[in-house]
Amino acid sequence: MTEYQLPKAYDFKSTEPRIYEMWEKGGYFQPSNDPRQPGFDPAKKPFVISIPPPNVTGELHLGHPLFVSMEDLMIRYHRMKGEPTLWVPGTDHAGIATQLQVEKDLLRTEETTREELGREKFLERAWAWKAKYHSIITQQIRRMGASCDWSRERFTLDEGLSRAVREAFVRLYEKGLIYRGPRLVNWSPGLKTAVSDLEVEYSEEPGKLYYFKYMLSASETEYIPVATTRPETILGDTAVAVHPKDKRYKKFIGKNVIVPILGREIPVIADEYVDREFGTGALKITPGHDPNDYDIGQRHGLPILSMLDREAKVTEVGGPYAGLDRFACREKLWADMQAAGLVIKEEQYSINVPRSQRGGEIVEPMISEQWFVKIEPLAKAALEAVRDRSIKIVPERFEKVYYNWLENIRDWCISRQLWWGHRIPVWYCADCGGKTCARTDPLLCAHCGGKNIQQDPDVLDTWFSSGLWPFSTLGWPEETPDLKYFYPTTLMETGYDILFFWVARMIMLGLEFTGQAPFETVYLHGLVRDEHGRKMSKSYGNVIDPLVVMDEYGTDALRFTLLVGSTPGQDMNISEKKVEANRNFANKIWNAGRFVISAIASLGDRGPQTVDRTTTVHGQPSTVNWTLADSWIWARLQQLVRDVERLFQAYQFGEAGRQIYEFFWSDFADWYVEAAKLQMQKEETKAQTVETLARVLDICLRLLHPFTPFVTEELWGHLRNATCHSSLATLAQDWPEALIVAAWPEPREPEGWEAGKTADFALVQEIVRSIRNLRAEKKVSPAKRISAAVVGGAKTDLLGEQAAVIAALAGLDPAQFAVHKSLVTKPEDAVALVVGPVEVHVPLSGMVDADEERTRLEKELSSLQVQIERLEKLLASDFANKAPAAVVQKERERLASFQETAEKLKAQLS
RNA sequence: GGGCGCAUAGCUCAGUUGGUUAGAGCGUCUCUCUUACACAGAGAAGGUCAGGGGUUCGAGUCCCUUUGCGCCCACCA
Repeated sequence: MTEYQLPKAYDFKSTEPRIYEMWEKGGYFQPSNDPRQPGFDPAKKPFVISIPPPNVTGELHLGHPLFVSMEDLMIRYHRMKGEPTLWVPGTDHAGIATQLQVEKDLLRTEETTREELGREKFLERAWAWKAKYHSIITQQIRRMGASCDWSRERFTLDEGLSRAVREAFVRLYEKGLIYRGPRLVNWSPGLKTAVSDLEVEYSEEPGKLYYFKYMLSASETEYIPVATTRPETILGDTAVAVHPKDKRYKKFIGKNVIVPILGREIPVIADEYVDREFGTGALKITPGHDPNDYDIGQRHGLPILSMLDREAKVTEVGGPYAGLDRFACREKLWADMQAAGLVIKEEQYSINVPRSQRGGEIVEPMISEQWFVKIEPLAKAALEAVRDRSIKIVPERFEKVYYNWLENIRDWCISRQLWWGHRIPVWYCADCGGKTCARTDPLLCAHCGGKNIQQDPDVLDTWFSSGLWPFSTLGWPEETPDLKYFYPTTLMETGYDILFFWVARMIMLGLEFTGQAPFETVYLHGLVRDEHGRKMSKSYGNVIDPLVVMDEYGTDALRFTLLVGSTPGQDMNISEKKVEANRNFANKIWNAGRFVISAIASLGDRGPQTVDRTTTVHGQPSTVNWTLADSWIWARLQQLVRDVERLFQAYQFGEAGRQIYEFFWSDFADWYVEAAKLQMQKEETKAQTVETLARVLDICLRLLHPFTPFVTEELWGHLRNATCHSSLATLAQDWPEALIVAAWPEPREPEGWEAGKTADFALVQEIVRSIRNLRAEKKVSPAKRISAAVVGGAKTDLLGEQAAVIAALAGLDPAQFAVHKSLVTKPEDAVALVVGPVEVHVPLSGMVDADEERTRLEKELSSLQVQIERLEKLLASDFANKAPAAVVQKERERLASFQETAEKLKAQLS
């Protein structure tokens, strides 16, 4: 018995690392059916998740433990169900994000820039950065309990994945789905790279609408009034557009106007795009710096002027303003126009400012040479895959969002003017100008055979490589055994915020390159916010560091909080308070477990005779000696197993967790364990009680394991050990060596006896509660054993059997507690409690005030009358005919019970 | 301009085929260190489920609508 002296409080700090090491060393994270191992069976269907690869930027936030917990939950669940289960881990090089971090670090430590350092040296630094933060982030993922197969870990820039990226690019290129050309793209002047449409975020900000005059070239006085939010772009104007039917400006169409300050003449054109109602009804056209203007320019064959360079400084196009920063230019030009009498007015105006998702600076639309993927054919296939249910999105409403985006998609700009990433596999020939795109680095130009070739300096958008992730990590383009067996994967779990960035692209590229949807289901989780629903940000100071939380409360507490606090696709608010509450739950599990384990140990290995095993109920040995509490907890547990299974199938993990919590704490720990203490005092019920405790705990630990893997594994080890060394040893004969691979509890259909036992125990609970309630009201010391007389009526036999339980749980003196079928004379000086068909008389000499009693009973009676009237009315209405018989029957029974109670109360009153 | 989500106890949230008197955690109040757990136990207070209308025998749950908050998409100068 002494060997099971477990510590009073669950010590996660010493447990977690030990348990994780045991799992990892034990090889439990590898699939049970593995193409790399002998005895592999290709016919078994595996369950596969590829991890959303965390960035190697070094930033850890609550999104990480959230997705790790979700995925680990599903992986553990399927593993316990006996399916070959694979979770592929890895990390993402995260082009812009990481490069920025390295540049920042460079500036801080050496006060130098990447340009000064040069490409090679800079990349060395980036790889060193990667090495450091890769090991940190994977360590953190381990800390979260992730049961992923580390032997299959990948990195988006590793050799294999680089080959996959190269292959993908070349295939698209050869198919004509990749092109290069000057286009208007979003340019980030600080980062000095193009970014895709998705990487631009718009924010409403106060700004100004500037009204000014576009003077007619043929006139000294006539002008077209024009409004703009970016006056500096006047320098790049190549036309002024008006609506063809606009009476005000019709006469100017075809004439020329003069660009302020610069004096260039540009035409007035007519285009239906112009909104006559907005501003002045005349629109300045800057095809080089505005996407709409670009389109209009294309329609009218207008020249394109680039008046800003890569750093957003004015080019020579801007004449006297050349060299000025874009905002300085705005001010100076406007002042000069004011002096020239060209200004009409300024108005306060709210503008939608495009900002870079990374740097936060204002993005400029600019013309530049970039690589693009012709996305339409890919998008079409991706749309079809979801429409025909090859891929299911959970929650379903995101399917609409997905359709909407893909239906209006524009070509994907995949080149970035960065160094950290996959270099574009295209070489330009200085001799013939031809482009050579190749799987392996070419030595000669494919067109003229010249040696004078140079590789494109740009790299690919990070999302190009992560788009290949589900198959590139399994070995694609090689037909590896892993790829054959594990692809397509089963599930993609990630945040809804990267549905377009990542999920849609994986689907498009997966279909394109493998001909198969890369996964069957997409499960989208919400974002983690602070306790008041605010986004976590450093400037708010409301950021919760997962590491600090895990240090303070343990991994299980954090995992349970994240898992139980979330509903699919819905953002969740988290606070330390919640984690603390779940730390308490882990401790509850620990202590209930501790109790059960010491009970098992107390049996000894030859202990009391074990129960009769001739018949079974739901796999548990059934005996005529089963107590009501035994039957009840078993029935409740089976119900729980069924509910959890149903909820898991529906991806309702949070609800499943809450139900297990509720069962464990309320039903098992608060009621059954208390009843068990009594049952264990009697030799004839001791063995079966301990066995029930052991069985229920065992199943609870299995159900909880995907949520709180550490405490359950640790406790289960003790449970298994204690059981094996007790008279219950046969119970544990099929148990494996670790909970992580123990069988998931199988739901079974009820056998028919459950409802009756549940109702009977509910009556016992009601009686106990009402007595406890009375004690609290009358301030009877918890230590004081009081007496009571129960009038059981039809329930007399049941209550007679349960007398000891009721007495123990309600703090009654068993010697002064009796159950009678009826009582001729009611006890004197006693409070009468009416619980359904049962009366409980509790003598409390000196504490009972007759008037008080009367008032209490009257109050109870009147609220009961209200219920009775309501039910009588209900049963007299259409309800009786139209509602299902079972529902009506239930209400009838309720009414009868209320009426019975009311009668008893009336009798008490008189 | 389109689309979506949310509104339930003081706070944070559950409540998914519509069916008892709507639940939990935290917080509050009262008792208790009862031999698993004070990271606990027992009890209590606290809600016209945002407003209005509809469908139904029956609505927190389905439909319509109003209001407030949030998010996503979109080229209105």
